[in-house]
Amino acid sequence: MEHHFGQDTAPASGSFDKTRVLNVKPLRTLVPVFPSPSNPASSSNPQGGAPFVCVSPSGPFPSGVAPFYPFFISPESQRLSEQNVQTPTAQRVPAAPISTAVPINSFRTPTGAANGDVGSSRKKDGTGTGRSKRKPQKKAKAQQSGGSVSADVDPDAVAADILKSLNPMVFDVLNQPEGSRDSVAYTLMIYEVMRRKLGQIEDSNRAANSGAKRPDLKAGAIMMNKGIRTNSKKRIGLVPGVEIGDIFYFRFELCLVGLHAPSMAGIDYIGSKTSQEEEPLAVSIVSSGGYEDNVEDGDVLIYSGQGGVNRDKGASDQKLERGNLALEKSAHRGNEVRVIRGLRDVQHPTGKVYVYDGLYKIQDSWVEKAKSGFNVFKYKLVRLPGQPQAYMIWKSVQQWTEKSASRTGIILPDLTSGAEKVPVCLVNDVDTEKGPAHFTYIKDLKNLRPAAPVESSTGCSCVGGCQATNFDCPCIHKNGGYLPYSAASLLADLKSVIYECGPSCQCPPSCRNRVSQGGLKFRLEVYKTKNKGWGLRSWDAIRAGTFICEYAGEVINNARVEELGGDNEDDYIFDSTRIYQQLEVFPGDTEAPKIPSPLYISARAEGNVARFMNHSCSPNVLWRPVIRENKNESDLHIAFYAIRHIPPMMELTYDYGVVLPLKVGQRKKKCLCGSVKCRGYFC
DNA sequence: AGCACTCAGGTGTAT
DNA sequence: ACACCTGAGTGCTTG
Repeated sequence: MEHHFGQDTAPASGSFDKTRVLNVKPLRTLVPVFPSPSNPASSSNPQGGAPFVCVSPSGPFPSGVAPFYPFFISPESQRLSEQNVQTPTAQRVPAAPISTAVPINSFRTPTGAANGDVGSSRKKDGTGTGRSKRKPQKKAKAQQSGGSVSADVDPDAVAADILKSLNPMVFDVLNQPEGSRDSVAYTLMIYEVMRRKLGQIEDSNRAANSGAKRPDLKAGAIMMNKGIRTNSKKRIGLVPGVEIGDIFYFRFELCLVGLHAPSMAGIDYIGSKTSQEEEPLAVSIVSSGGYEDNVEDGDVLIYSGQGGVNRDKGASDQKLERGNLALEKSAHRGNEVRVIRGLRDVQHPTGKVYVYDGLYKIQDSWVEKAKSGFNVFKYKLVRLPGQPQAYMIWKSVQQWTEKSASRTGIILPDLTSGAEKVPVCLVNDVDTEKGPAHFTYIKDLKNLRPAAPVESSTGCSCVGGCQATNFDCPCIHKNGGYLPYSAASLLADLKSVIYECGPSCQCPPSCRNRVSQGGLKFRLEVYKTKNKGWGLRSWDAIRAGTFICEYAGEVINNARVEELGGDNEDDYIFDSTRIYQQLEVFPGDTEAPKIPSPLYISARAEGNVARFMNHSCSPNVLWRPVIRENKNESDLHIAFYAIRHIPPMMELTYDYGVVLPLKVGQRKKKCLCGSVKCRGYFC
């Protein structure tokens, strides 16, 4: 069986406007700072001149407020990018100062009264329905209390803050009539930031019964309201910037990137008015399990029409109108229809994941009786040949899981020899190499050396686990007033340091603030890539913001680094002092990582899966320092988190960064990441 | 042509 | 169980 998994290329390749991406994002300084919980942003260094202060080419950045990370670019590179952009239309707005760039579309009501309050008008309760012009405002919003950190934060103010911090370049990209990989990435990223931030606020406000109950909807509404979206014009066929195999965790994400406009309905179509056509045509469908679809086959989908279900009136016959009519017309017309398949997410049993499975055509349609006894329209959609695998990858993984098919090329079923809770298999289906050079698998850091003492603390006393509503929890305080992780254990926003609970805390191991301590959760595999040696990927999809693993190995000092890096050319060193390039795709990445003192980890002789992660200039994983509370010693770890949603079997990569200046004997390595934004080398 | 209003359409999360 | 938000469609108003 041929495998097409892991093409060893970044997802980005191919469909790019290369003129657009020439500009290089600035490197970021990694200034070592001894964080003090009271003033974590301070860059004053009590140790005095650290030996490795690096200066960013685009700096100097003022200490304190870091530029909103993913978007800050230097004026130079911005100008560059503008020269290089081929502007297709004359109406492109010039780059404007941030404040004026923000509102793309009109705000309906700047006070925030309008957003979200409009809906749900059709309660069939008869009491004063429809008549009143203004719906009653549900939220008595109290946004004035300026002092406290987390109580009564107005969602719209939060959104405005986030938007204000974006680089105008982002809006420039979003304003392009055609979507691009960048515009899609930015849109999803902003949505992610907004959703997580609103969720975080809601979380800590739950007692006060305020905040957005559905952060996904709230964030979506704000985005729509302000026009932060891409590909807003409906189209038949492929959507620029969205690639087959891309995955989504919210219906609003599909909407915002132009893949499927309705926030709920499963059928999207171009109406007879909006297009020049005189009949409606279907453009995309979502098969999400709400109807009795047949999804057994990877290339054929039997899809049910919409309607016929009504909460109040019960089941009824479906009618040939709206989406159903559009599908019918499309069947005759033979136009391509995008298919998004919704699946239960194994990692989050409560949620769903949506897989963009590319283009299909409707081959047949008929009416049949559903289990309810009423008529339902059925449509047979057949996948167009020659498209990359998407849904099929999920099916394969499922088969491997159920053992109804076996993974080919397995060399070792578990290279951790049971050290991890989840087996990590070693696979080679490209050549005959029998495995990477010998090493010992360890889960943790060795020779953990006490880092600089932090403020004396005995840890928290949250016996039942830290709660977002507990404003007295010292661990929450250290993180700036919020738990760093969402209820779904996603990184809520990206701080320079993450303070987790540790040995001296009284909370249980299940505490929400111990996310990086739970070990591996995903079924990873170490596999032979086509041209980059061994790499790492996951059988499971990984949602943006999820903790993946830490970097295990032996903590070594600078002298040893030089020793190893010199002659021996140690490829397995994690070096926290490197400068790394701006990632342009991370939600809420407001601060660069800061480490109390330089940290070097060698994973050559001993290490975990992280040692197999290759470099990419367009990575899908990033690292953050995590400090675990441990009396007066800070227990420092390096944790890896997903930058974006990562589909199964896609290689996991992070940015190795660059060493400036190059150490003696160190040479640059040619980068093979294949990204259009490739720097050409890494260290 | 432009706007106000209604209604279909399910989803995500908590209980 | 519960709280929602967009877009199509319809009908009325206005230039």
